[in-house]
Amino acid sequence: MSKELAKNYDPKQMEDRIYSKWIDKKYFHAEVDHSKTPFTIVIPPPNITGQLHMGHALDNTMQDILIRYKRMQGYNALWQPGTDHASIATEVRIIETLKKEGIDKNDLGREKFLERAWDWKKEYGGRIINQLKKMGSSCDWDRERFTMDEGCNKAVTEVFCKMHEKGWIYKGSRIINWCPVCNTSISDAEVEYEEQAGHFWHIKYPLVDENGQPSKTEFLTFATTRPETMLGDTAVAVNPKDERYTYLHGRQVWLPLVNKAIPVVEDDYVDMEFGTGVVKITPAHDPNDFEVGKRHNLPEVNIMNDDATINKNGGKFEGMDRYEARKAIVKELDELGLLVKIEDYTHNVGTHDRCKTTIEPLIKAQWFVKMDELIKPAVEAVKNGDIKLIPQRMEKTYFNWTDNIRDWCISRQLWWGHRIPAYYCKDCGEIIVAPEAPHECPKCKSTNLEQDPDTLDTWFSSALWPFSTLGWPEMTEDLKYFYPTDVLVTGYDIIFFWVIRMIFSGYEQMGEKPFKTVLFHGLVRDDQGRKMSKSLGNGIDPLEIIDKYGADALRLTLITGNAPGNDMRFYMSRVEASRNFANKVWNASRFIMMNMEGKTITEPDKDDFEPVDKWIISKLNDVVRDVTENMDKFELGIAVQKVYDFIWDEFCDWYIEMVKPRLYEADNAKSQNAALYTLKTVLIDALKMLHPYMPFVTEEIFCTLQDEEESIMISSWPVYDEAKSFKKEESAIETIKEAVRGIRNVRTSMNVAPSRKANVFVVSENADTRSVFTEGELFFRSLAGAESIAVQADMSGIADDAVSVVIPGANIYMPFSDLVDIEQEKIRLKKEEDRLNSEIARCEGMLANERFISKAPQAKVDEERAKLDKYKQMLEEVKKQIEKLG
RNA sequence: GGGAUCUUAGCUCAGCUGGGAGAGCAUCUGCCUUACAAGCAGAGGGUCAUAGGUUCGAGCCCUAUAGGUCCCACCA
Repeated sequence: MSKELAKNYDPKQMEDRIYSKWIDKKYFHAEVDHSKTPFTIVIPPPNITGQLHMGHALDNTMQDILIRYKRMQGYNALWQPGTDHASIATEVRIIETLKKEGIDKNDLGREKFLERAWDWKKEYGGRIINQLKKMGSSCDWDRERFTMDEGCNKAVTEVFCKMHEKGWIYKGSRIINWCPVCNTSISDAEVEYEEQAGHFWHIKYPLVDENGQPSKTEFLTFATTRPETMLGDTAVAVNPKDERYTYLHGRQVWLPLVNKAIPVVEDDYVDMEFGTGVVKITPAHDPNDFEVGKRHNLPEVNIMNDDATINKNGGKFEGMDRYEARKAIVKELDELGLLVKIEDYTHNVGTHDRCKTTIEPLIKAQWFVKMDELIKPAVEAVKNGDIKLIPQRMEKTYFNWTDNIRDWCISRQLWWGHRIPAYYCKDCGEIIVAPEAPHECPKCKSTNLEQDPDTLDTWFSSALWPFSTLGWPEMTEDLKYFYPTDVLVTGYDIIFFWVIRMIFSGYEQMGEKPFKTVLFHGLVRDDQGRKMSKSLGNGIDPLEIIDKYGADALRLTLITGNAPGNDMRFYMSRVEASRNFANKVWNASRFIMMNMEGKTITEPDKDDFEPVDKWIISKLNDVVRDVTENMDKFELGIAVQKVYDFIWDEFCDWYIEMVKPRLYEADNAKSQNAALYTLKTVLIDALKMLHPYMPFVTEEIFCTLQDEEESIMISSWPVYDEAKSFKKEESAIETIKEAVRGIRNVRTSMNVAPSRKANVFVVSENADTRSVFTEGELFFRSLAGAESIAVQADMSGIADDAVSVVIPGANIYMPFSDLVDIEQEKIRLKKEEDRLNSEIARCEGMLANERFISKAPQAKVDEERAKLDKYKQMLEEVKKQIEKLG
């Protein structure tokens, strides 16, 4: 073997090179293959405006781990990638850019604007993809899609037309959330409530007297937070049960400034306890008032333009901004003596999640998706476990939304997006919804047709993503084979926007769930627990981390010590720790390869293995079982922690050290071969388990270490094997470790230069078992399982002061000069005795309990029995030792 | 107002269906030792928020309280 690893671990030297190799070899590519079981993940498509941030890094690391794991297990693993056109986000960015050039969107015109948008897509759409590649993402790039590519467009049009035909997409005048800055309607999910300090204006309206004139003596007082909306008032409401206001039934009040009479209506919506029990009703500018208005057939007076200035219905206030008008109106009411008082008041105000502008409820003709029927299978699926949410508590959030769902406003007054396939006849007003533009109006045969200028909510196309990317509406082989997908990995923050909508779309269009499991992760915060954001400037660029520490270190950092759905903090020190681990693996591998140099390693006979070999093989076997189990339960952080502990603590710190003498001394070729063989095979399996987490470093080592396989990512995942389980050796070595640890403790406390573990030597097969005591009053501690352990003063030519610890079949020598002082040992033994006594009491208590015996699993009962025996035996030994000490 | 979630070592967090309190970092002690100082060997440090309850047994289950975070809804 001539290949060797560089002296220093340097991720920069290998990550790009290895990724190119994977691409060249087409390892990421998946094709329909009925001899294999598919495993599919669709990527949450990042925005084309996007830059890779820590959230993406976490999200994609999790997906890559799952995909690589399943691929190694022999599944036909497909990770379907792509990007999102991000309608409003992109449009806003383009408008900003235009502004810098001094260009107004409307002057440019729709067509030119869209050209710019496509240019933008070309320029920035690929950027984030390249960043994902830096992370090591094993997406099938041959299948990369875009939410506005031809296929997705077709899917969108198809769904729109189908649902319209079914009556589940309709156009209607409803009160919608309007963003005056972005100049578009937005859905309920896009509204973010924000606590704001405001005022509560107490105003009174005169009642209308019998002459139809405003009364000078009778007034009705109420309060409002938005006085400007009074221009659009069309009624005043009281609760019908409110006896204070019975006299008002059937009467009218005079709307000041506008100067007209409006009715008093009775409606249960009014809370008698709150305020004066009187509410002004503005159906065109408040969702609740809108409902009241519908119930009482009130006119809807819209007083606002799209930019939130007052329109002609506002009379002399026309042209004023909403806040200017507010001031002016308050002032005027005050002058008329109609302003009673002003209170400070904090209340929640709806804002647009993207630009933080206070939204304005307006009545507009918009397109909606009818939700009541559509949502039913989506609710059922989660209820009956057809779709699993991890962590399970997310179900509550899910149902909270589905139970209170309202129709989904899908039209946006934007240009960048899927244009609504609806056409209006300018002559007769007929609405035609069709995939292709019609030539003439089917009703009046006019050719004077115009397409709806609006586009669809960006989530409309994302909702179809799991099947549109696989070829839908064509029923392709891909679709039949890869759908439904297996896991969706995403943040809990888009459960409403995206997850739910994909679920109901999947059931409606495919008649089948879009995925079996949703794995949620939390937000990545900074080291002070704050959200990473541009405005705070506390964002950490994943690319910088990769540059400095490598993608492997970043991936490991993001995945450890964090549970599904929980937010995590990002610490530099943890990245360093991850990098150090990569370095550890690197160096251990280097050591093994150095020792393999020039030797032919063959599979040893069973008998050639030493107990230590069997111990590490058995230990690895256990880890394989546990890790696989954890991975299958999506416990990614727990799984990798076990691999980490195994490699560092067991393999490096113990096994390699214990095996060194056999490598250095050439007198027993068989034993040496067994050691090398074990080192190599255990390392390979450990690397395999680590590979989904740290793909680059494991690949580099794997390819240097062996020649049989060309890549670790297409090698097979280790499998638990009963034949590799050696419980006897496991417990023997664990006892030895305990003993050695004890010796080292003593040495340290005696201030004698401690030796490295490297000096624990396995030297011979059949040493004599002797007394636990050496000469005089000196002995080793922690040799509680003394049946199988003894100490002898055998120098064996290692060092003059060496003493060996012996167990049958695995003799370990300690070069050792320090011995224990009796007083210390007495204390220790006493403690040990107490501990054992209490353990024995606990075991006996449990075993005496009938409920435990009858209810606990048999294995557990047996385990307790075994423990009890072991503890009793240990106690005997301890007692003997105490006796001997006197 | 409704709901979720958290409170475990100095810090940040794991702890899976109840059965011997863990990791990383930090601290302290001793080490350049022929894979690794990005390292090695050790040590100290926790009434698992508080108060009850269920249980032979509770960090874990139940109730209440306190404090933190988040989501949803919103009364004009």
